[in-house]
Amino acid sequence: MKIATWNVNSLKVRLPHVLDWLATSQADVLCLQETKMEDKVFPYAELEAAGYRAAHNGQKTYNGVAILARGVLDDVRWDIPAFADEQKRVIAATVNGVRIVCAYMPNGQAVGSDKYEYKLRWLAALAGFLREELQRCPQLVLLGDYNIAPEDRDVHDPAAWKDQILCSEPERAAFRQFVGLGLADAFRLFDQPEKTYSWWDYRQMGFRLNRGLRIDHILLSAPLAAACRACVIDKAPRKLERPSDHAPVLATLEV
DNA sequence: ATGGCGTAACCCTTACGA
Repeated sequence: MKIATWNVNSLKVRLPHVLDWLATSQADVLCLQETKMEDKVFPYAELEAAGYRAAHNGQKTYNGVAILARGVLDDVRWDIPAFADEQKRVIAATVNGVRIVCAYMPNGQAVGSDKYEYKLRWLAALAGFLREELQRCPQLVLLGDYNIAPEDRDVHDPAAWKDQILCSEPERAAFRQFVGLGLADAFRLFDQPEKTYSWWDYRQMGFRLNRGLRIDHILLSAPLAAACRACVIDKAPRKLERPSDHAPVLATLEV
């Protein structure tokens, strides 16, 4: 079973890239973030034609998350229960016995800002939700755009980013809280090339100069970590015309 | 301190992202 995550920065713009990537990657599950569309315009028919069913939690202009799957999506849940939030950032479903939790975690804008406080509250609420989901579903994967670079080696210039948004210690502590729930960073289960990132700024030739951050992650519960055979970041779509600023992350599980 | 680039919308100026 191949499971992937990709922040597409508008599914309307990126649908051709998504369809191409599904065909080449042969992913069984693809979680999307920043669809930036309402449910009523979600491209269910185009995805169905490509062999994928979908569950979407969307809104106009901002946010929006979806799970695409070759199989049936069971027990779909939207948002974080017991956390009042206008922003559509979470969707969960069970596919082939695996609980998929797809998240677009808040950006936070700047350390100390209102959006930063919202980010930390949001991350704490998600951790509470996951604790419950893990009790129900031992085979669980939390994947998406975390907007957190967990360690300095996930940052092209750690000195410049030190204590900045995406890299601050409270954000990294929130990431470690997910790990503390029993989740493992799939990417770090394997030897990886140095300076591998999942996001590059559109500006100032960020991608060509590999000025990136690794902020998109796949976290696996213990049974799935034991079944994980590979995890890679695919830079190919970032090289296309009109790319998303994020690259997809793909994990291969023997389940 | 700002803008750089890309996307969307109350669409040609502004908000937001990371």
